[in-house]
Amino acid sequence: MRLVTWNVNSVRTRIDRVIGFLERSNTDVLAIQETKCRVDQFPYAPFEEAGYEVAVTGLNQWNGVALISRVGIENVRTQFEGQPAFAKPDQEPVVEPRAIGATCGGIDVWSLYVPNGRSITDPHYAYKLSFLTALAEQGRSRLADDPSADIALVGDWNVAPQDHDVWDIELFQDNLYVTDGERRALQSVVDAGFAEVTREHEPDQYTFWEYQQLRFPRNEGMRIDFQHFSPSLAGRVAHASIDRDERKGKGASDHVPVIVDIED
DNA sequence: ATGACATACAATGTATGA
Repeated sequence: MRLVTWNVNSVRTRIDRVIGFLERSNTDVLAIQETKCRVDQFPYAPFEEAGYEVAVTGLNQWNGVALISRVGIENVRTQFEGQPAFAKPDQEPVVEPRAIGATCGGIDVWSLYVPNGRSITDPHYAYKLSFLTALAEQGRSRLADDPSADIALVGDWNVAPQDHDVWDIELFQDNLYVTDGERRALQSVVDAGFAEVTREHEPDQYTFWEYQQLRFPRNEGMRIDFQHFSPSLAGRVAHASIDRDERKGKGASDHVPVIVDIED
């Protein structure tokens, strides 16, 4: 089975590129992030015409995640247990649409969009850490209940775990994406039993390049999109790759697909 | 060329992102 995660930066603007990728990539399950639309605005028809089923969550123009599957999509959950809410000043806390899970081809697949954090002093930074640690806690609990569970936590993690995951670590020193706090929070997911499975097959590839300042042609990017698998599922990984070509040309997302092939 | 921010919503600018 081929499982792909991709921050598409608006599914409505990018629909032709997303369908084109699906049709040539032999993808079975596609987890997308930053769909940037409400559920009622989601372009279901092109996916269904291509032979896929769709599960979506989205409240407004921000965030939004979805699962696209041609191997079934059951037991859909639009947030994970313990997923933190965020409260804007003088407003009720909202559990933002940043996680959707479903059973696809026997695997519990989660499409995740970890909060960016904005800056280290912003309330969104603490929100980012709590999102990651709550996810780790929930994952740990799931594996305690069933150590052989097949669970895939995939998406845009907005953390660069290693120094070479950004193009110039000097420039990023003590900046968002590379702080000890963010790296520890992401590591808590790994420590809960979820190994990152793409790096060993693609050791030196970014997944994101800013639109500005010729970042892509200069290959000044970041590696922030990952797939974390439970132990039994990690043992079935045959290969992984990053489709750098998807960043090329007019109308590209700023992220590219991160692809994992899983043995049956 | 792989190429010089982009998106949504509202409005002719604002919020957000990485």
